[in-house]
Amino acid sequence: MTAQPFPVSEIVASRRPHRKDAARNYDALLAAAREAFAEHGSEASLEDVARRAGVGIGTLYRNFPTRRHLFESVYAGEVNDLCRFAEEVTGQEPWEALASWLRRFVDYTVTKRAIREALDGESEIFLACRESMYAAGAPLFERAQGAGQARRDIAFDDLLRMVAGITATNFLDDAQRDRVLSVALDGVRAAR
Amino acid sequence: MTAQPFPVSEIVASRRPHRKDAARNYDALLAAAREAFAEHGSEASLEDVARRAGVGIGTLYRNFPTRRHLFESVYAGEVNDLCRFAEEVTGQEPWEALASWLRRFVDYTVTKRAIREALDGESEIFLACRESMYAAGAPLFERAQGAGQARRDIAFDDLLRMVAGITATNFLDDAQRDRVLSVALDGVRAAR
DNA sequence: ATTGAAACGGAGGGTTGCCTCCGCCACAGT
DNA sequence: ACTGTGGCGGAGGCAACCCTCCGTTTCAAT
Repeated sequence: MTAQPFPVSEIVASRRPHRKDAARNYDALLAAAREAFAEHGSEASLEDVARRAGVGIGTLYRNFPTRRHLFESVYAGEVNDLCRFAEEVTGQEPWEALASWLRRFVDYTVTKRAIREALDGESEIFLACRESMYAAGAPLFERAQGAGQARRDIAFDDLLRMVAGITATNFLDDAQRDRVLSVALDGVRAAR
Repeated sequence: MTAQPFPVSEIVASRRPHRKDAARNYDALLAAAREAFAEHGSEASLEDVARRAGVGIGTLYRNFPTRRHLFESVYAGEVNDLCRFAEEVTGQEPWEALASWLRRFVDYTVTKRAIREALDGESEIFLACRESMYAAGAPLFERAQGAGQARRDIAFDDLLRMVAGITATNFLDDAQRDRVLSVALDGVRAAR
């Protein structure tokens, strides 16, 4: 077992089938599931997912034996992207890097809806996702703290849940969501 | 049409039946619905609500012809309490009054879960609730702004949604929720 | 081109929830 | 106490969804 920085992608990608038609269906299912979960939460209808993907219900169950498998696959994919994004912000100033990364949540519709449940999920994959997100984000937070730009009396977990809560909420438009996120992040900045 | 400060209670209370057994069932249904909605969101099973209330499904539908009627009744009740609470905090300092009122959200499990949907709902009752909440809360916010204790570059609606998002999120415990809420509210305080 | 292995789709049986309808029962007014 | 009006509960028809199973189709290796 080699130490992977973000082991999540390995777990998930290994299940992608080899045959051409099968791989196409697998991708279509993931895309359809992402859509459906974003719209209806993790309780979305699996038959609806299959319909959206233009695929028989049997095909869905062959690729993802349970709802949990499907959900975790979608979720893990987004978490993985998010983790990789952390590498792209290391060039920025400490506070800016942290803020950029946190704002990235907003782009992940499934994660938004799921994060509240997932932060408490106890399956192997959810735990791996959590670990990955911490591995990716906590250093950014600590760097900002070290630079005197983020307050020291809260934990990274507090911060993550705060942002998750805000991004999971409906706003009038994206501008409002952004405004509110900025306000909340101002509360995280070190008092001057 | 007399101008009511909080017209919501009128709309809802008027539907309570007069006969003793009927009134008891009505109350039991509301209590059971509050519980069920808090647990499973506004999609909770109505048959489950009837079961919890120890009442036949027919009785539920007689009192609340649609799921929406039931949900709105529960929601309106909590909003109404919240509005009345605003009167109790007027003795406090401007910022403290606002903060106390906002923290009151945390106690309303249904409101918490529903607020995201309800803030965009367009039924008569949802609109009335929104109006009531604004009538109750906005003065507290404006008073804090007037006293130089709250920043002026955000709207009351922004604030409400921010708090709603945070309180609707799962936290490890109440202490964490409170901590996070404090951080976010620090962002609302006027910069010194 | 052939062919066997693998993937495909959807029929179908079971479950759960929605809502209506109606025979029975309890309350409140006399 | 009597009575009839209104409330009561839940059976039952309908729809959506879950998941399994299997006859048919498609792929890709030879």
